[in-house]
Parts: sequence; structure tokens; C-alpha cells
Amino acid sequence: MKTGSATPRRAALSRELILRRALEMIDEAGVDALSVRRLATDLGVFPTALYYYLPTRDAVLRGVVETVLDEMDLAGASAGDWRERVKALCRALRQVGHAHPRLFPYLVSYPETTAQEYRIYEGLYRALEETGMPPARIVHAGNLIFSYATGFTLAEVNATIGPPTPAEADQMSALPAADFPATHRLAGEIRGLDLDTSFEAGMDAILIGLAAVVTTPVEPRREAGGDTGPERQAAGKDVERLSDPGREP
Amino acid sequence: MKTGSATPRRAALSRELILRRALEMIDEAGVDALSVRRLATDLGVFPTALYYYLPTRDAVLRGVVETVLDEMDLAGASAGDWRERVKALCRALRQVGHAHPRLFPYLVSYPETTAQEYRIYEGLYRALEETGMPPARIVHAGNLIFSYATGFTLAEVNATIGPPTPAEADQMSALPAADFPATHRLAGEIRGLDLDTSFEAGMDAILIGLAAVVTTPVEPRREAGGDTGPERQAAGKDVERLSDPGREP
DNA sequence: ACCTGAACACCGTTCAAGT
DNA sequence: ACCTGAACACCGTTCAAGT
Repeated sequence: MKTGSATPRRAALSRELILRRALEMIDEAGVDALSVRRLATDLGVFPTALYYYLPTRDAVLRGVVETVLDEMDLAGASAGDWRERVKALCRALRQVGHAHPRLFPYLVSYPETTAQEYRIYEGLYRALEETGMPPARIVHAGNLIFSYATGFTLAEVNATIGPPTPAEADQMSALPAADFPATHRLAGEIRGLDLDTSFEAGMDAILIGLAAVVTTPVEPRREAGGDTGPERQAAGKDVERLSDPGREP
Repeated sequence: MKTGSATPRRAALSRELILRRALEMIDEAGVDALSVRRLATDLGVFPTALYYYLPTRDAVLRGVVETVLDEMDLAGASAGDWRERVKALCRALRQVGHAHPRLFPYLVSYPETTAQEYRIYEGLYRALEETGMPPARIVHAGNLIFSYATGFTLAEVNATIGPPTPAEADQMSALPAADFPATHRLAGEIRGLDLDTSFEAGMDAILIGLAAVVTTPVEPRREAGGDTGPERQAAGKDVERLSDPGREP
């Protein structure tokens, strides 16, 4: 390392540094607030200096998206049975939204397929192959799971779902009772909504639905007792913890 | 109507006209391409004239989003059993994406809850109440369904899912076989993917999953024959048409 | 009430120039 | 190789003025 004296009053410019600062700015102020000029000022250079490393503002955004996706933690996705691996992938996607809520809407609307996306789908496909589903169904199931995880997280970071703010709660109360009876009946539950629970419940429902239509590989499973009537035991207070539907008749 | 002679060389300006043109411009060129100045030029007025009707560019976008949502066709959502009503709501959401693919990413990322969203959720809640689910589960199920429908459609308009373009197909073929075995095994299915089928399959899987965990109201159902082994009949060629899993043991 | 017109502070990007 | 510096065509928005 022969980088001489001349203490640099700022860190040396680089693609990585630019992308890192860009992500920080987006996290703080949103994608709209990211401008080439603000970014350059922040880095202590002239706006046009950035064009040496990245050709356009869009390229900066693309770089940021890829950086975030590449740092996704896919570790849990290779351990456990297929259900746990699918869940791990969904949770990893949701974590990205939590880590970078202001980037997430842009990230999920990003058209190009990145390498990381292929890895996510590969993980999904491998898990789903274990169920014995026919190939067509695996592809559909992959789309279902991916759509759910991104859609839920997007709604979450946009506060489209989730416990209402006081203002939204007032808005809800103001809905005419004649037109919105069900909403009013459920108002209490909506106010107390826990998003972690809701996300998990959705995944569980999906996995049950998927398992119900294929030859599930036989898992070690508990003795199913005298479960003979049309009444199903799952419809009780323990529904939050969904059980494996693959029990024999 | 006493609007005098003086043939106006352009239509009278109004909030509605501005929003209509704005939507057309977005449909043609995307949200980024919508500028107050372009819009004004297109309408034959000075840029600042628009500020008489709408206070900011964001207000224009908000108005466009609300217009599109309000024109959503929720007709089918009040006919049929709960499954058909849920499906009708999902299909209506997807239709919005198909009608305005370039607006859709912005629309689903729009933070404020609109009146139409409350109507969609009311429709979902009413349908789900029929299943006899406990209230907490209804709210979770609503989130699941809404997340899936928006997530799938978003992925669709962004071409994140769907049959790959020739370029993407090449990209896929280039993935190292050692790291992406499942993707390669499924390459044929992915190339031939039909998005309508996939969307319907996802909804069906969700509805089966939801129905499996509650006391389902007894529907007329066919006699289940000698279905006694661990092999399940659903795992065959007829899986595309998902069947009701609520058959007795 | 409805639109013009000038002005301000921003923006992405290009191109030539410096070292 | 890496950054400056001037310039261009855009942008949203404000504010005063016209009719």
C-alpha cells in the first residue's frame, strides 16, 4: 500500500462508496430524495464526478437494489424440511423490507431479474420438488409464495395493512355501518393486528393449501385419533398454530 | 346552458380533464414521464394553470390513483359463494393492473387508504365470515388474499414472473447447472407458463388452505370412494383443477 | 374565477478541460 | 485515471399580475 501522505479530506470515491451513501440517503429520505447532485454534494465532489463510476441515476438505483438483494440472508433456506425452507425464504424477503422500507417499493417494482432472484426461486423450487408436485404445479406454487411474501411486505411498508394509526382508526369508525358491517364487526381485531402473526398465518395457510393437493412424502406424524365427523378439530382456539393437514383418513 | 359562442379552441380545463389526460400520459409513458409542464403543454395551457385545480404534482398522482380505484369493477364480488366472491375481488384487483400496468406499481405503493380499499376489504371480510372462521383468522386471511392478489399482479406487470423473454431464457440457460438444478429441471414449465392459470392456481391453493383450518359450512359434496392409503388421488393429471379438500375420512 | 408570465431553486446529463 | 467546470434542457412551485 503505497498510497502516499496527503491526508484525503474525504474517502476516495468509488462505485461501492457511492452506492453505500445512496442507500443511506434512500433509507433516510426515500427514493425520490435521491438526486445525483445531492449525492455528490454529500460525498464532497462535483455532481459530474459520479458519472465516472455510474452512467446514470438509474444505474445508481439499480446498483443499490442489487447490493441490497445480494446481502439478503438466505442461510436458513437450506435447513429443515420443505415447509421450513419455504418459510425461511419468505421471512428473508420480508426482512429486506424491514431493513429498507423506503427502498422496498422500488425494489419489488424493479423489472430486471437479478441473480439473487434466481437463487430465491431455486430455493423455492428445490423445496417444492420434495412435495412430489408435478412440475407445472411447482412453478405455480413458486409464484404464489413469492407473490405473497412480496405483496405482504409491500403492504406492510406502505402501511396499507397493519394496525391503523389513530387517524385511520377514526376514518374506519366513520365508515357507514350500513355499508361496512363486517369491517365494524372486525374493528377490534383490526386494531389489535400483529403483523408477524399475520404473516406467519398466511404462510401456514398457503403451505396447507399446497400440501393438500399433492402426494405428500410421509412424515413422522402423530397418531390421528377419532377424528371422524365433519367437524374438524383445527377450528378452535389453537388455529393460530396451523397443523399438518396430511393426516390419513 | 348559457355558455356563449366563442368556440373554445380547447376543452375547458377542469380537475377531471387534467386527471384523465394525466392517466393517459402515465399509461403511455410511465409515472416518471408525467410532469406538470408536459401535462400543461398537452392541455394547451401554461404550467401554472394546473395549480388552480390541483395543488401539487403529488395531488395529481393521488387523484389518478383514486380515479382508477373508483372505476374498479366490484360487481362480481357480491354473487356466488364465499370462494367465488373472494376470487372475483382478486380478479378485479388484477384487472386494474392489466388496465394500467405502468400506474400499478405506484398504485400499490400508495400509502393512504382509499374508500375503495375499504370496500375491497369489506367484501373480503363478508365472504370470509361465511366460513365460520374466528375473527382473528378472518383478518389474517384478508391480508393473505390481498397480499397475494397485489403481489402477483405487481410481479406480472413488472415481468418479474411470467414466461421469460428470449433474453431472459438465455440468461436462465446460462445459470450454472450445479447451482441451479431445480431451475433447469423446471425450465420447460417456466417457459410455457400461463399467467392466468398460475393466478387461478394460487387462489385455489389459498382457498383450500383457508378452508382446511375452519369449520367449513357443509357443502354438497360428492361421495368420497375408497380413498384409504397414503397415496392421494389429487396427485395426478387433474391437479390443475383443485378440488375441495373438505372430504370426510 | 381562471389563466398568464416571470422568476427561483432545483434536476439529470453532455461535453470539454484540467491534472 | 479521475475530477472540475460550464452549459443545456428540463423540472415543481411561488407569487404577482392580468381579465
